[in-house]
Amino acid sequence: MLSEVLIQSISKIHPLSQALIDRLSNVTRQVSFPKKTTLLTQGNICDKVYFIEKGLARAFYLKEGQEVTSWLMQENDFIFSVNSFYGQKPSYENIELLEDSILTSLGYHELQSIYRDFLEFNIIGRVLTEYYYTLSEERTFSLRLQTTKDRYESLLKMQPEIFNRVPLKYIASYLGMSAETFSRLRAKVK
Amino acid sequence: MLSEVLIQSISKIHPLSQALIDRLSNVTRQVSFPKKTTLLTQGNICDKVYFIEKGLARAFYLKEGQEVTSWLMQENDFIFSVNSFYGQKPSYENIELLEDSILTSLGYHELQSIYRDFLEFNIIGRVLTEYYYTLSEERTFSLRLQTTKDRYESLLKMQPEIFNRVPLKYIASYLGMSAETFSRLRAKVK
DNA sequence: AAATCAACTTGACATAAATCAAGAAATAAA
DNA sequence: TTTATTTCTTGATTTATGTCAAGTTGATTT
Repeated sequence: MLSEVLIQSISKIHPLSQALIDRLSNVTRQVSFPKKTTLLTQGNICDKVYFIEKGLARAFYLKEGQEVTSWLMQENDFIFSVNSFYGQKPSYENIELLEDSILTSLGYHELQSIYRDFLEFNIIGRVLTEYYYTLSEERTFSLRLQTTKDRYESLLKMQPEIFNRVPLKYIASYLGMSAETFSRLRAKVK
Repeated sequence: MLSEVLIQSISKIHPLSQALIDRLSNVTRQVSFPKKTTLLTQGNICDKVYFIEKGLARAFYLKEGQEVTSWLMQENDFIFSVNSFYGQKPSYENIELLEDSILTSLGYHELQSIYRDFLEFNIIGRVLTEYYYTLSEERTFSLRLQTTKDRYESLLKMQPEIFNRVPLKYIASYLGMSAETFSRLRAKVK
């Protein structure tokens, strides 16, 4: 089944024919998972992309036993491991849910066959890829150029709601600092 | 004019019809620039994508007056500022040539019209975007997770030739460290 | 070839942030 | 509600890396 929100979201990029909607309906599945569910474990191949209808997810790597959050995504975002999904090779990142969530999933091979059968879906795929690539570059820019304080303040400004939904220790590593440094920063700035 | 190398490079992704080759030939231009030429200055909109036929380029940001190299690209790579080109908004990165170079350029609007007129070109655009996105993620992963020493050794292993073509100070900031730290690291590892 | 300029190295020192550790607060479970 | 677990805070200390500075080497230019 295809949610109205998902249809809206992608038809904004390019109108969907009825045939394409039908095909998407046939190959996607809506699933519910409780908080803390692992969607992808490192070493495995990411063979699905998920759209978050409701909920919140994070990706993290392990650095010497410690978890480092690489991204946080919420409603109306697509989530998957970039390296693993596109290259269909083992992932070095993990994906888990931070809240009870409702997701729509689409398998890698099903997606490829849609790209083959519906040329116009490549427009949608291209534009979405460009969008998420841009987001990713902005995160990297922030990590490289901003000080810890700047990064904290940017996030506070851009996504204030995230601070109520995500444990601060995850936000700390997402911003590229230890939980202690982050805690001290918050005490200072506030 | 369209170089054989460029045709090869993109037709590997999806075969090019003669009409598409003709169209590409009409809208691309081969240009030669000397070393140190600036292709993009921050604040301006990146309105072209370049394919490097021969030569080498780097992108950099300014961080408190200091240049921070964000990427280095050589032959057979496409270069542009991701944020600026896709969003057609002012760039915060600069692009300059580190060697005398031969490039093939394609304007943003010409590219969009090809996407419109040749649906199959969206396959090529999508796959290339996926590829460069993956590269970018790998760079970010390296910055986040590896120690300075690991990053140096990875680069030495993956792209040893770069050390002979690029001033080490640029490589230092590309690897996210000061020129001094990089110099000490090299003395140590060698 | 000399002079000029840019790139690289090395040392001394400063500093931001990590780590270690312990306790407080908040949240979840019994 | 009490207990247990997780999250967050605060302090003391260490460490990696940045900054400043001076000198050397190498490359370009005249």
